[in-house]
Formats: sequence, C-alpha cells, structure tokens
Amino acid sequence: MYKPATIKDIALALKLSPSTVSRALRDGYEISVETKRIVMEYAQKVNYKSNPIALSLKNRRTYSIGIVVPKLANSFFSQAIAGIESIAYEKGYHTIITQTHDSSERERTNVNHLAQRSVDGLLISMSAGTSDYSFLKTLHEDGLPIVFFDRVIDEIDTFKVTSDNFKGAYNATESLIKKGRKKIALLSNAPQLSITNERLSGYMKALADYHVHFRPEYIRNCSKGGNDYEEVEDAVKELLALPDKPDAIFISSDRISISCVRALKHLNFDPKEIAIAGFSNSDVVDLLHPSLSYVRQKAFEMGQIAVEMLLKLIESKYPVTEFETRVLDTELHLVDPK
Amino acid sequence: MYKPATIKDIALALKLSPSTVSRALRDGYEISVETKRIVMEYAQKVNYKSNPIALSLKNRRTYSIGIVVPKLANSFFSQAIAGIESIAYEKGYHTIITQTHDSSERERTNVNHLAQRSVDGLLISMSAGTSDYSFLKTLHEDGLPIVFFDRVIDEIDTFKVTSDNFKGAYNATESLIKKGRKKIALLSNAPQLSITNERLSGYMKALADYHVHFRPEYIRNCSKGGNDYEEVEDAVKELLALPDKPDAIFISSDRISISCVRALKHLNFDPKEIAIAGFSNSDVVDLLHPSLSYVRQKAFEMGQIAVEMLLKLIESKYPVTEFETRVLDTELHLVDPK
DNA sequence: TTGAAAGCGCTAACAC
DNA sequence: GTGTTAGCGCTTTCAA
Repeated sequence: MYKPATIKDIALALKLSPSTVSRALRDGYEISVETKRIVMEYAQKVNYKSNPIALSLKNRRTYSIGIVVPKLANSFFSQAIAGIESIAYEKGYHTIITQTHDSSERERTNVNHLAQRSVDGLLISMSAGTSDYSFLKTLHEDGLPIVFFDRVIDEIDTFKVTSDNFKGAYNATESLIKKGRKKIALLSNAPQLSITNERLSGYMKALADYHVHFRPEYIRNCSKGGNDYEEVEDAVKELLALPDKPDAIFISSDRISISCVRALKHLNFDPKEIAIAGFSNSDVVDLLHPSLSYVRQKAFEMGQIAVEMLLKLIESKYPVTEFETRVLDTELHLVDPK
Repeated sequence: MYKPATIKDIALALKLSPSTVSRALRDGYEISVETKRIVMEYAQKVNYKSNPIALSLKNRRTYSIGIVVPKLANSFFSQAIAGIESIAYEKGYHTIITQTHDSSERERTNVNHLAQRSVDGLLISMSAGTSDYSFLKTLHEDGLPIVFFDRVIDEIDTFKVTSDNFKGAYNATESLIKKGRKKIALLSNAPQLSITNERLSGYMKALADYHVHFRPEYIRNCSKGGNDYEEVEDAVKELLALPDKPDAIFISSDRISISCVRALKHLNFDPKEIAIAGFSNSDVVDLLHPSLSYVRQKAFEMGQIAVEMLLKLIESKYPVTEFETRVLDTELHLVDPK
C-alpha cells in the first residue's frame, strides 16, 4: 500500500512545524506570504493531498451523503441520482449510492452501514417490503439528517419530495376513459408504499368523476413491485380471464408497466384490444411494443430538490423544526397504439 | 449533531482503561470472561458502535471499494454493479458508486475523489472520451489496486475482465449475413474504447469469412457513444441516404443500439427493409419496436469476477505481479422482425 | 509570524 | 488480566 505525503512530512522537509504547514496550506491569515509560497510549492511537488479520513475524524463531517434507492436499474432512480449528484458535486459533497433491491433487510443494513460510515446525511426512497421504520427513526432521533424522496413515509417528520401521484394517476386514467374505455383495470404496486395509495386514489377519483363503474375485481396488487415478472404476468392473465374482461389497464408503477407490456406481448394481445397507460420513466418507453401512454415523473428535478433540502438540514447551525413537503407535477404522454 | 458513545466513555463509566474495553469488545483472548460480559452489556446498553473513520485512520483500510462507470442508466453497468455488490457485501466491503457520464473530466475528479477518500481499491470501466490515462497510472504506481472491466486499457498492467467482443460482433454480423443481408453497415462507438476496435474486428472478420464486400462508407462512428441521440440519427440518415443503401445495420454499442432503434422509428423504416442487430443489455430490448437481434454481455458475472480480482489484489500480503485478463462469452439472441 | 501540545476514536506495543 | 502510552493525519488553542 502506498503512503501519500502528510503535513508532517512537509513540515519535516521544510523545517517548519505541522501547524504552520497546516495553516499555510489553508491560506491562514497569520502566515507570511513567503512561507505560504514555500509550503504550497513543496506540497505541489510531493503531490500532497489532505487526508479526508483524518479530517472527518477531527471535524465530525465527511462531506458525503448517502443515497438509498430500491434499484439502480430503474430509470426513475438513476435519473433522480443524476439530479442529486449534479447539486452535490457542485457543493463539494460526495455521494455514496446503495441499492436495496426492494429488500427491507438490505435496506436496513445499507442504512446502518452508511450511518456508521458517518455520512453527513441520508437521501432515501423506501423499499417496497419495508413496514418497520424503527431503524430509521432511531437514526433520525439521534440527529442524522434524512430526506425522503418519491417513496416517503409519514412516520418520520422531515423534508420530503414526491410527485403528484394522485394527479398523475388521475390524468392517466382519465385519458383512458376519454379514449372510450370503460372497463379499466389497475395494476398496482406494494400496498405499503405511499405512492401506491396516492395513485390508487387518483384512479378511483377519475372513475368516479366520469361515472365509470368501479369494480374491485379489476384491481391487482403486485407486491413485488415488478421485480418478479411472473407475478405481473399472472395478474394480467387473471384480469384477462375475467368473464367481463377489462378493455384497458392503468399501471401505477414504473417496473410493473414494463412487465405488463411484456405480459401483453407474450399473451399476444393487440394493443387496440387492451389500451394501457402507466407510470414510467424508462428512456425507451416510446419504443415499446405494445405501446402505452405514460406518466413521467420529474426524477432529475426531484433528486435536485431532495439534496438541496438535505444540505439545508446538514448545514443549518440550529436544529430545523419546520419541514416542507414538495410535490412535483407529472407529465402525461399520450401514445396512440398502432 | 449527536455524539455516539465511544470506547473512552465506556471505559470511564466502567472504571476500566480504553484498551481493556477495546480488547473486550473485540473479544480479545487476554480479557477475563467477566470483564467481557460487563463491557459487552454496557456497550449494548449505550448502543456503542465502533467509529469506522477512526478505524480507517488507524488501519489505513476502509473496507470500501470505489466503482467508476460511465452511466448508471446504462443497463449493462447497473447489472455489473449488482454483480459487484453481491460479492463485495458478502466479503464485508462497502461500494461507492460514481458515474462519469462519459466525461473524461468527471472521470478524473471522481477517481481522485475516491482515491483521496481512501477506498481500498478501484473498479473502473473507462469513459468514451478519455485518452489521457496518466491520472490512473499515477495512482496505480502509487499502489492503489485497480481492476478494469469491460472498457479496459492496455496502458496499465493489472487484472482485467471483458467480454469476447470480437466473437459477439462476429456472431451478430454473421446472423445478418445468414438472413441474406449483404449490405451491412456498422454503427460504432468512440474509437478510443477497447471494445470498439474488438467489435469492429469481429464485424470485418465475419464479412471476410462470408465473402461479403467490405465498404468503408458503411462505417459510422458515434463518438459520443449514444449519449447524443442526434449524432446517431444523423449517422443513420447518412447511411440510408447512400446511393447503394445498406439492408442491415450492426450496432456495436449498447446505448447506440437504442438510439438506432429510435432513429429507424422516427424515419419510419420498416424492420424488414433494414435488419438490425446490436449489442444491448437493456432489460426491455425484447420489447422494442423496430425489433432487433441482440448480443448480450454477462454483465452481472463480469462485475463479480472484477471484484473478486480486486479483492485478491487488496488482500494480498505481497505485491501481485502476475495479472490475468478474463474474457467472457456473449450470448446472441436472434429476433425475427415482424 | 511561528511552534508546542492536545485531541478526534481507536488499537497495539509494552509495561505491570 | 489490565493499564499506560503513543500514534494514525489533521486542526486548534495557547504560548512564544
């Protein structure tokens, strides 16, 4: 293992004290111009880099923030992360990204790992399986700054950013109705998730507003959140095997939208027969066949806002007690099946 | 910010010395069972967690490895990362993921950031734009363990894992020939990349073996690697505007494959008219329209192998001088356009 | 303007 | 079996 130059090394070489070198390097006002010059030059020469670990130990700050998402392969999250990074880097923070694969278990270990590694704060979008939030609550009460994005929870009072899931779902459902569809099924995500219920409400409200009969048998929950294709295909099969089968499906989750498209393709369904609309931030959703209308979330922007909130918490000199929840608009993209 | 319990706190409370507490906590053999019990219990009670920053400072080990990839949104990389994590977590290592967006500039800052944060080693897949490897060379010579995967470079002698890009490209091109196509264009990635040339060779060899005339005007490089859609669409347009226009395209890059599909869709090309085959690890490639045959890389496995190599380097007691380059098979998936 | 010394949390010689 | 001390790299009083 290699050993980078330290302040001590420089001090020794230059016959100065470590403290002088330290001050010179940080351009301290007490140090003479001449000394600074000498120190800087030598530091340059030996390629001195301050050791952030030592700094962290001293300052109890790491200038890194932890990100916990269910799945990197989900475009929504990789877009959100890009947004987070864009701001974080600018402000001199490093990001540590971890994924949970929607496992509550991995979520807990990842979060603890991050907290122990002393990130200055945490950005998290909850896993589908999680119902016990105590590990987060404890950390939060201990003073770890946390901001939730997209998949938020009520149990912890802090900054949050989400999409207007209600309206997104409403608009998508409405678009199906306006296409003349009256028998609209719902493929939904794990019921623990905040977003699942909001989207369900939007769907229901649209049905009600347009006097479309609501049928409980048209609702299917895919509690594995589209991570398990079989689950989605089974749900689609069941829907299409109903005596009075739906003529449209609204899918309230990113990954499940993709799985539903795949299921319809496998089952050889004509998109004209079954119209679909769903949440999706996939960057190829416009190329899918069967095609679908889709609700897009402002993922990048959500990431940016989340990290700005977190930095506010981290950098605040006094404990923050006023928390805001931002709700971002969604965009509906209509696609006519060919 | 909150202040977690330290060894000192425990020592003070229990009227023991810090070293005794330290040893007791790590179940040191010299410590009496009784003392251990007392210490353990008290530690439990105050929720003692060892401070990894202090440990890192002491041990010059962080048990974290840095990952540098061009783009998380690229399925190939998110799959590789999943592979990396699967092994890393198991062995008690933490991963720090960063993306460069194929910018040489961000690559350099990310790598330096990671090296400074004292990761124990680095897994890297090079950005398309990079041609100056000196920053990596320096770190490597200074003793930082580095393993390259997928997009490797010759300039640094260490462990590497890639796919059999030559054969993948050969097989894909061959499949187009076997479909009766004789005018096969090539959409290619940035020429600096190792994989670009290997795939080019595979394409050329297939043409040669089947006595298909090679035409330089059928080759187009998209040096932005599919990050810039316009570039790809222009390339496709140019190809299709040639007097003797191609009847097939082989695309030698993941992201460009997607962009090419999009271009063909925009330009309203019938997949029967232009057959396409390309590298892609997208998890929805089978749902794309126009459809394409695709070469899939063993991304997850590649990640696993890469991290295993890295751990070998990290945990080796002696400097390693024998390096291996593993080459993984690719899988060709044939799709008939409808 | 510069230096000496203490301390962040932990471990490991070396005592006793 | 337990305590003392020094040190990882850095900053920061305090003293000179």
